[in-house]
Amino acid sequence: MSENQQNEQVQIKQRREKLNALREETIAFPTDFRRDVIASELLANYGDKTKEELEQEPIRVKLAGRLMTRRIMGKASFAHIQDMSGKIQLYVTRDTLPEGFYNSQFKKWDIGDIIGTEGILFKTKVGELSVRIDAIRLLTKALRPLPEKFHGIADQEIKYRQRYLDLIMSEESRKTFVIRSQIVSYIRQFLTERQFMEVETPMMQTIPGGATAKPFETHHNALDMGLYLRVAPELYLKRLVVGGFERVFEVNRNFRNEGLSSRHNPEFTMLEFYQAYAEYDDLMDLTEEMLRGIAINIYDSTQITYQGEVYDFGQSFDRMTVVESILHFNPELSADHLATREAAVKVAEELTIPIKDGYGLGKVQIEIFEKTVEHRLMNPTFITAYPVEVSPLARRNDDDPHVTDRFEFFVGGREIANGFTELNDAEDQAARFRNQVAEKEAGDDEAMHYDADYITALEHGMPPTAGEGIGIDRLVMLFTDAPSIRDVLLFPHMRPKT
RNA sequence: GGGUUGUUAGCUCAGCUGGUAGAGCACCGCACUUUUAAUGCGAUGGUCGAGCGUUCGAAUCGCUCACGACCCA
Repeated sequence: MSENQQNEQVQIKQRREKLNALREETIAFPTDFRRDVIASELLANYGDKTKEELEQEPIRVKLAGRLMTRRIMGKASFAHIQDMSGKIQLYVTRDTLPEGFYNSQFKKWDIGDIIGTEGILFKTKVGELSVRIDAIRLLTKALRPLPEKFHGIADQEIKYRQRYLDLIMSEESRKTFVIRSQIVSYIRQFLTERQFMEVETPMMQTIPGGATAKPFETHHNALDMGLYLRVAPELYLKRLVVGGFERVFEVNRNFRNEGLSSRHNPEFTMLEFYQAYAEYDDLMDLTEEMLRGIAINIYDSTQITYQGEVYDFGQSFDRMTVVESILHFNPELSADHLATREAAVKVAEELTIPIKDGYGLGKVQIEIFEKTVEHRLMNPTFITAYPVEVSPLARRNDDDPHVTDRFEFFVGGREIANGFTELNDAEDQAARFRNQVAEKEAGDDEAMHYDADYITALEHGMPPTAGEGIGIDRLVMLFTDAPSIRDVLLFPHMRPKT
């Protein structure tokens, strides 16, 4: 403790001394201040008024916020405070405050302190809407200095580890998370308007299902049983469809025990929704409509720019099958090259894709797709007809039993959504689970478990249903022009600091 | 996991082929009643990410480790 104090930097020491002095003479952390307006409201309502208009009819305002800048010029000072909506300038003079307050109090406050203040709106010489202060109080003393005001925080690590500092300092960063919030509420509204009901299903599951991914394991002490953090809510949402909630959705966290990258965080947010009496192409239409709506809602335009490329959600999106897309991006290949396992393996080997013995034709095709197509799908595109063996929960296509009625949606070379007509044939589903279990036993630790309870639910009859998952983080990246998933997560996973 | 690269004052950075550390902002003092990266003058502040090694001497060279960033798998 005393060692800590000794090691404290000079600036923190100075601020601590100021706080101690404050404690001596008054309540150091008062809570009774109330504001009557925020900065953005003032700028919106009075920003266009002239100097004269503001003088004619004086407008009195009470504001609170963090002191961000201060320019002391003898007996008068300019300062900016920042609240949740933005910044506004204060004009503070010695002679409008109580005797001695300006020199003995105001000038001793620090950048970063939180203050409450009151005064009259006016315009400065250069026309900036400001508040002429006649009452001002320190509400919260900040003991640590803020980052340098001009460059801000350049160290990405600090932006992530101390997100509160990033939010204080970076308008852009605040905007990213505001847009994230707007996207999620737009989606909620979009689905609710279409008779979807929002539900919450277990995050801790006895059998982790709904996706092929490695789960996190945990333990329930009282019941002395292992539990998994969910990798997807899918099987629970479909149980609800069996139960008669014919349109449901959930926006919530999934957990996957995999590596970290600019596109992966161990916990991430997924929208899943299920609509009875619909097929996968109904959901493709719905997805187009939703993305178009988000773009218009946020940017008032169907065009968005991501990392220098413009994407247009205004026109209907391209649609092609997995095989068509491989042929499209590999013009040297013909359909025959992908028609048999033997031929496809040869193609994969030429592409230096590692192929395991257990892979069937479909899996080999998907490996080729991921290597040669995925990252090139720039414009909004639906890819359809995914092989059965990589789609254990999707309905088999009636004309081609090797593929499913499934799509994935790509934009900017990234997978954003995955949807399909649900497999509601309990016997087919049981067989698919058995295949997954065989793959698990053969060493694939991402393969699914056999979920007998889910099969029982299907045996009670699930209406024909289509379902879809949309990765919210990646969607937000797209709409905020963020290069890394960490930029759209308030608190991305970081290695513990040593 | 591999490659490239970074870690120096509270923040943003400079510091050459090795000779014991520098700027701007912040902070402190003085001046200043329309500034907005305010300004002018002055002062304070660093076991140079950690450890080991080479050397008379290491922020600088080498090795190991920690934590990041970017690219690849």
